[in-house]
Amino acid sequence: MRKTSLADLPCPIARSLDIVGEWWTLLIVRDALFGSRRYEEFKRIGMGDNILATRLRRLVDAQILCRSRYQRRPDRYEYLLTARGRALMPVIGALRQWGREWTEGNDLSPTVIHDACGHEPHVEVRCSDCDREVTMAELRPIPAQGG
Amino acid sequence: MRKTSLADLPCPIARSLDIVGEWWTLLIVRDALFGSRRYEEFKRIGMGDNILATRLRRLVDAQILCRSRYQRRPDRYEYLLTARGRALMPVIGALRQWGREWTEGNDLSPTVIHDACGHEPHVEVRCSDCDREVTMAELRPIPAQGG
DNA sequence: CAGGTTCACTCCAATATTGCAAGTGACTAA
DNA sequence: TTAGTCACTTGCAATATTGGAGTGAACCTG
Repeated sequence: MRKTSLADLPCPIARSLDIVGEWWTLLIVRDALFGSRRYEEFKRIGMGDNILATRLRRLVDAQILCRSRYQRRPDRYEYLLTARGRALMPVIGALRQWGREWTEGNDLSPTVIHDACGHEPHVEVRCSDCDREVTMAELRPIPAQGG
Repeated sequence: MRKTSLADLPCPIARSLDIVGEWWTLLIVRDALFGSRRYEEFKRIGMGDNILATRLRRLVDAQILCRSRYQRRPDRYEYLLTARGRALMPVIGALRQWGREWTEGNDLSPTVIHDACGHEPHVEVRCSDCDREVTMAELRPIPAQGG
């Protein structure tokens, strides 16, 4: 009776959530994307030590983060995002935009900027074919392809 | 000792996750975006009845879904996405793209198409100022604005 | 050099959530 | 009459989360 694994489902959304869909996990990814590296930095998010330690272990196992020594005597480690982890930026960006538009409260969290021009980027849905931005009303569901 | 609420944090990402960050919830949103409406349809996702019923109730309370009667004697209800719920498409799209690129397995899930041209859209990070697509390497974290 | 502090954890007990199975109630179809 | 559908509810055991205390190595303070 373990918590149901979504890892083997034939759906990339489910497989993503199997890795980053547990409580607290995407907030760790958020902070990593916004510059946090050390255990003590991630602790400020607000979860207990045991949760943080197990989440970090899972994220390292899943190759979202990698554990790297930054000091000897005593050995201390920090957690750096891998390419796989950095690729989660659109997920975090989409959640941030949704929260800004549809929830109440302020936004004291850090952010990222486009290095070249210094401005904040946004996430958008764009048609791969006609290359125009697509609104939610222009989207039409099509039936399952077999499962 | 309830599960910690993220609803009151000064971060839109945390507030979003408070609403849709529980286990199974985004898979319900996925199916709703891809056309599911009825309890029995959502049940195929694979969760138990008690979980499904409580998740649907939470999503209705959060105004992601609305419960609408589609039959009398006996009264039966279906769950329809609100505008607030439809606005979660970029989150689902970003998770899907990440899962396609970074996890192994096939994709038998349904999809959506751009109604005007019939092609599948994608999610991208684009600079609000210079209006170019931004790669993960071009993003730079900047420090917290106060909390 | 005793005592306190930092950092990155581990361990424990109480409570909450999840998983699974079975049951319910209002019908309809055979 | 019996079975089936649909949208749930209830109960119990297994697992996860919470919050706090403890650990160990090394530094810093007087």
